[in-house]
Amino acid sequence: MKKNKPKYRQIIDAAVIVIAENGYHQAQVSKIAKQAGVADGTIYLYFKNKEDILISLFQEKMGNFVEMIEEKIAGKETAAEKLLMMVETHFNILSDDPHLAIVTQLELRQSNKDLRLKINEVLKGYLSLVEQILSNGKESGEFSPTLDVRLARQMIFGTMDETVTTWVMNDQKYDITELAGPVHRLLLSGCQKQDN
Amino acid sequence: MKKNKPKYRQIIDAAVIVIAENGYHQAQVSKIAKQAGVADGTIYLYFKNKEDILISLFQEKMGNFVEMIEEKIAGKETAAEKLLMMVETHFNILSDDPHLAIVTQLELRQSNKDLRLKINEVLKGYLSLVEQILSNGKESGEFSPTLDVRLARQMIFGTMDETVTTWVMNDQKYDITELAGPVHRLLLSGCQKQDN
Amino acid sequence: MKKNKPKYRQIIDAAVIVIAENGYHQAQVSKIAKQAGVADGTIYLYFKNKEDILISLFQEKMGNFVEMIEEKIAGKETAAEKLLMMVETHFNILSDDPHLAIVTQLELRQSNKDLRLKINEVLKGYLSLVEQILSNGKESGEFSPTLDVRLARQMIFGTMDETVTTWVMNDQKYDITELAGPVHRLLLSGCQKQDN
Amino acid sequence: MKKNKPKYRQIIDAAVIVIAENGYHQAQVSKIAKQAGVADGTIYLYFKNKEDILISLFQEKMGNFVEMIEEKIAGKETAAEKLLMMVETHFNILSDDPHLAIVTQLELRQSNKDLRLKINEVLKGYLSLVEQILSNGKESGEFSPTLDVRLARQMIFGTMDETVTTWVMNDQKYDITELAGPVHRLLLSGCQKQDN
DNA sequence: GATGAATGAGCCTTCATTCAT
DNA sequence: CATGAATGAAGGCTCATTCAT
Repeated sequence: MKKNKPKYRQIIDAAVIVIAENGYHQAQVSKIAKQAGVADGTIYLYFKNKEDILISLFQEKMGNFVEMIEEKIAGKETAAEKLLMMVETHFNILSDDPHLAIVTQLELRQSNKDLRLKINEVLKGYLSLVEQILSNGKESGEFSPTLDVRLARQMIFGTMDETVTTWVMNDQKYDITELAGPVHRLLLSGCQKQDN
Repeated sequence: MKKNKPKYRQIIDAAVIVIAENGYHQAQVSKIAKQAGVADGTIYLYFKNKEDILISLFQEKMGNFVEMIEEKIAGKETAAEKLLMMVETHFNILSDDPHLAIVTQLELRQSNKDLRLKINEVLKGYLSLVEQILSNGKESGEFSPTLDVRLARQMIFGTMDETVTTWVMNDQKYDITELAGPVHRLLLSGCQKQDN
Repeated sequence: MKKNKPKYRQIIDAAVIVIAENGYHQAQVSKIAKQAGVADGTIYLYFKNKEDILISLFQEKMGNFVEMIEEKIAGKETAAEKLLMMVETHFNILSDDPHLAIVTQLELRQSNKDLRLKINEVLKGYLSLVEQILSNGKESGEFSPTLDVRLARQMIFGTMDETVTTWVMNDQKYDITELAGPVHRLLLSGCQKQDN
Repeated sequence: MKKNKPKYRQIIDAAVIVIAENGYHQAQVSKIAKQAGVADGTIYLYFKNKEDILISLFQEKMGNFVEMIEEKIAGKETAAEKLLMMVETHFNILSDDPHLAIVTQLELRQSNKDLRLKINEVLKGYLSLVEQILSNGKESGEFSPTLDVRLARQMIFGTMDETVTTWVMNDQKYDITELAGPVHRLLLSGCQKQDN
């Protein structure tokens, strides 16, 4: 399995750095290879083509993303607690890896439609997780029984995404982790009382 | 003023169509010129370069956007009504112009960082409008006095944006205008009750 | 029509020279462009891709080839005379254009199967001409009534081709036009007396 | 001597199959190694480089070719009989090994000039054999005393080559061995009566 | 003002060959 | 002897922009 060989991660990590520092359109394969400390051709022993690097990058980092959040919320009782943990983890991960934040929020969105469709495939896992928390909350009575799960999921994901993108666009110059609480409260009240 | 000459709008309208139908990366200047019925070189009599077409496109269409919303909410009393009108108008405009929806939600996001920074400049007018409604609501007592206007604005814009993007990604196959009411209620409860 | 513009022929003529002097695999597009005195990109205003240059080259030069032979044999009475004129013209044309001889006999044969199939399409016109002369000769009684036209055509074309290739491989250091008579006599006796 | 080791022939036979099935330009060293059941690097223990594989391939198969024909014509009295046996054997060998026919008639001709010059070195043995038969025929009075041996050799080789190539290009869908007789008669009459 | 032919910089990918094991 | 992971040079093609007419 190529994914377990050290050079696989080495190249993906190099890609994150190069894209973050140079931008998507200036991230030539040769630049990624140099950053990874391998020859250009070596890239193609681990990835089918340049697009495959980017898809794999997203899968590795976001697969990881979903896993980490799942672990974190496992011990939580209420949907509200799970939601808080999710927002916190989401913000923490991207706050801890400024390069990754730039790549996911800005650079990777410049990719063509095909790549973005594949990225969306990966995102589906995350969106499902959000909807699951919302459904749990409805069942337990924490959230309004009339809550539209799909819309609420779009609100939650849209709000987190917009919050992170604004932070990245402002050169990450404030502490986004401090926004987790306030954002959580905002989202929570939206879910709890949508119909009074 | 070049902006008042017929070919100026002709080229911008052609750009919307070409980008929507071919995608950002397949929207060559020559294709836009052909669609607009002018020679390639003529483009450069009205726009500094290709990026300038896209910035102007966004300015024209989103300036229009902000104006229309301002007109619509002018007669509304409460912040809640203004918010509803804004969501409705936002959804209506994009619902009425499928090409524009594709361009703003998907294609234009593939542009490079510089272009997106300029697009954000244009968006600031819209974001200010949202923040103004929120401030009005706080002053009138409709919204919680502790509401973080900046965060709430990110929630509102992020939710609307995510909702429209999801709709476009699903090939606009359902009626997004019907979602204005539910989305409005969701956002409203977030603003009203964030601190209970 | 692009084919009538001066740069079309200019590029084809440049291709013949570059391929003859550098070999098929060393005939880069940039080298052809330089020889033609145009920019690399200009090539692609006249040809779809590199392969298209080579196909067009062959079509132009061999179309010309067939036309010239047709003109020459038009006034000839007997099949024998036509055959002689054909061999003479075939040898003369390639003798007059040493670069073209190298390209057709050696370099263009290194192309891939697809290109060669298209080259063969062009050659069919020539092969038909040979078969037509043979059929005329059978009808007039000059050639044996049992002559297998297809085989005889292969003999004629194979012999001429082999003769020219040998001459090119020997660096064109003897006069191939002097071989037209002897080759003609050789081929003629093959056609006249195949069954005695 | 490396040539006597089993892997030497193993690699050459693999090369014939790979080139015939994939074409000259798709016959990568790694593909040949895989077909031969050895590692890529092993190739270079038996051959200096890729070109050396192809030259050796031609030497082995065509050396064999000449030997077989020499054996076959050894017992024949007249030049006409020898010529017939040669054409028959030539056609039979290639008819019996469809892969080899594709490689010699189509694929190997795509090689560069250097390789083809070396291939011609190998072919000289065959061409000498043809000329020897022709000289014998002149001495015995079977062939015209004025026959140009060099030209006649080009006719004979050119005709056989063109006949086989046409057969391969037509996907070997007819029986080429049946053409040996007719081709022989055609060539023979060319040699016997070239000056009447 | 309008044209459109011409420009030319820039990059992903392949694959023959090497060499540490 | 044998392996196969790693190397790195090399080129066809696109398209935003210019400028002579």
